[in-house]
Amino acid sequence: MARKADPGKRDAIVRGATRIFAQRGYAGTRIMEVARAAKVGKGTIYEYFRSKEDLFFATFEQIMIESEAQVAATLAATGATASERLSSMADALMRSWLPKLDLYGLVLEFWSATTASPGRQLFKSAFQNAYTEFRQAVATVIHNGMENGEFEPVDAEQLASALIGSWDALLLQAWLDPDFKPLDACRTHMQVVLQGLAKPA
Amino acid sequence: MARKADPGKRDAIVRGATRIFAQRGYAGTRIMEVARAAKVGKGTIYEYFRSKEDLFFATFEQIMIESEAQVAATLAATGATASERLSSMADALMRSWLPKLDLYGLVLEFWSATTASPGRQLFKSAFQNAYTEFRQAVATVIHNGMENGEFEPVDAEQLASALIGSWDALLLQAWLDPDFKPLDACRTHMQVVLQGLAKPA
Amino acid sequence: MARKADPGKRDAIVRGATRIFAQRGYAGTRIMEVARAAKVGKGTIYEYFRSKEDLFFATFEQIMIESEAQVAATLAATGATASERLSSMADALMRSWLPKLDLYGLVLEFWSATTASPGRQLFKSAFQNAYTEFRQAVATVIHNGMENGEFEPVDAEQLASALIGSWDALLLQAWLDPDFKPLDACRTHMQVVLQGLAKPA
Amino acid sequence: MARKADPGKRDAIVRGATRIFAQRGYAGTRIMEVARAAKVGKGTIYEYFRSKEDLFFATFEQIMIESEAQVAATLAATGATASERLSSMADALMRSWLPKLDLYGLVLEFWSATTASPGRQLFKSAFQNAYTEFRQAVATVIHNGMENGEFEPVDAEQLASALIGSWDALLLQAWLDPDFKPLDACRTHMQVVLQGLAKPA
DNA sequence: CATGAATGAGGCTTCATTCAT
DNA sequence: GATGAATGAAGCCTCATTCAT
Repeated sequence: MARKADPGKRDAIVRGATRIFAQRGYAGTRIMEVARAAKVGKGTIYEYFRSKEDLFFATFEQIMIESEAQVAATLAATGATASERLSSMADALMRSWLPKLDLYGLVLEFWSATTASPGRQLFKSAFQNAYTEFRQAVATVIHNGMENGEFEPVDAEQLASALIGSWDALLLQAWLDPDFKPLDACRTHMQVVLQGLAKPA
Repeated sequence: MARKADPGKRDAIVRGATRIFAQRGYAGTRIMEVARAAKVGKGTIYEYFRSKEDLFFATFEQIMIESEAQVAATLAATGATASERLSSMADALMRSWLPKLDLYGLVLEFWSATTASPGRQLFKSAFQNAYTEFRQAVATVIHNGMENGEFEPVDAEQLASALIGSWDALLLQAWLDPDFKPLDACRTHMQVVLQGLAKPA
Repeated sequence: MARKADPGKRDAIVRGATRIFAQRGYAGTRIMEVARAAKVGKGTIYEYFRSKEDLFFATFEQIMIESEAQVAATLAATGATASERLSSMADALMRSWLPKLDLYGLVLEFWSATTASPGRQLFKSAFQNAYTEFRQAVATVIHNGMENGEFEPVDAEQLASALIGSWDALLLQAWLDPDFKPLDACRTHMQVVLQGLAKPA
Repeated sequence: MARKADPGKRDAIVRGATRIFAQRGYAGTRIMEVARAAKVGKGTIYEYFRSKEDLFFATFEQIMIESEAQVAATLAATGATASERLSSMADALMRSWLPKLDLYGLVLEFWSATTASPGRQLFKSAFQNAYTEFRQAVATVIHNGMENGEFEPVDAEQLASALIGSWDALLLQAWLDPDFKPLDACRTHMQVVLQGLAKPA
């Protein structure tokens, strides 16, 4: 038998690629550096991925899969009231992403990648799908709050968009500026929002 | 940033570069294509800019200068109350950017570009300076609101960060999805936030 | 004005490529070496040819064009009788190719190239066309000889094929073995053949 | 030329290599494809052959050995007269190669391969040796014909070169053009040649 | 000044060969 | 012995930059 196929090797490459792509961007990434990061020969990468672009897609896929879990955790955020659930969601989202802020560069790179190359249209739709799904979840909580008389009437989808946007943007800001405290800003913001939503007693 | 005689030609190049960079991203942009877009010979570009990176920075600079005007317009937003001023600022910002959404790809590319290359650190700080300045302006309005008893006490800087973040993110969303209506979402959000800030009568 | 386009540069590259391809074969040829042979930068080759294969085609084309002239010279071979014309043709062909024996490797490479690659089907047909044309010319002389009572009846096309084949093969042999004298062998052969064709007085 | 235990496996590899080399040429052949054709693991090939070039040589050797038998058959061609023996030889040669025309690409590839690489000089001499041997055999028959008064005096070696050349070339032509009938052309040619050689009664 | 032909450093990728299993 | 996963040298090609005109 030949050297047994190490199923962990593909993962190692994707992990290496994730790091390097995040650090250098797609165009700035040298396959050679990914190989070094994965502790693999340059040629080995091509045993698992047809091309640099293919590897990029795979990396993207992996991020999506992993963030799926985070989103699930976020969506599972519980609380007695809609208010509490919204707060929990925001907190869960921020906290799940904060330790992986380095991936933000990668996410940006993906977003940016939607700009060019026809084959990368995939990114855009996959991204939008994930975004839409998440927005629906947030909107649902707001709807619940309105239905049970907790919240004033409001366009839930629109508000959800703005909320998620602010969360995203705060994380982005944190990635740009290591001194920035996104969690505090988020909580301050949510407190005001929830206050604004609340029906006067 | 060599400055040569004909400023009209320099502008033409920057304008061409802006379009191409926005369309293709930094790495995806070919100097040749910029030259074509500016109706200039390829060599001419190097009469006005030392390198591709230099041109990229000049393009960024141009965006900053132009958005300066928009920011000024935003900051000039008036209103009798802090509430009204905040609303006006949000509206002004959104409306000033909406017609230039195509530049958003470029802004993204700038953010993304801050990731790598030591020379591009310049971008990052310039960007952060602009951001900080704008946040201060927003925070000041919130402070005013608190001082004149219009708003409940709140961490103005943190809230300003979250607000600006949401505005940015909504524009980004609009760039990604042409059907998205960022202005409506922004207004809905601002209404809730202002309601949350308002001191009960 | 930019550096004036040197129309001789394309030719220089093709000439260099001809030499290197002949020496090393298609696969054995390094673009870099062609560049050196043409005294041109590596990149310059790609200003004139899209790819290595494209350059190979161009080289082939050039050979065809040049051998066209030789074939024309061969076909123009005169003589009072069909016998003399056939002799002259053989001599002319051999003599026109002998100084360019180094191209034989290239011709072989072209033939060999017909083996693989779908795009190279062109070679095969171009080659066959040239071959057919030449065979017709030789066959015509034989026909003339039969018509004017100089030659015994014979299948002119078949004989032409065999004659041209022997000429080709003798040149090939000369290319393989520098000591071999193809002209002598050719003349000996032609003498026998013409004797065999001749009607008894 | 490492010789390992299982000669059947070695043969299988050579047979596979022969097919693939003939189809794709030396440079166009992937070791992996040879392995597949031989139903062997890629690594196994290196148990039997030091390198791709070594395998190529072994393939050539095999061809030589097999064509040895054909040459022997050709040389064994009998006949009452030198004329008949020459005719028989030509016929035997053509008929023995016709069913193996697909190998012609490989032979071409061998010729072509003699062009480059110092290590391949081996091919060239082996080839020339075989060629020389065969030419001597043909020349001997012609000599016999002259000695027994059947043929006019002629340079037997030179004529032999031309005859063998034409045979080779006709087979080559048949390989290039499946519609071509080399046997007919050969017979026509030989008839003329023998007529030319014959002493007038 | 303006131009674009020329250049070559450096990237991605292939594939013969090795070697752990 | 047999295998095929792993490897990295080496090739083709791109494209920012230079420079002769």
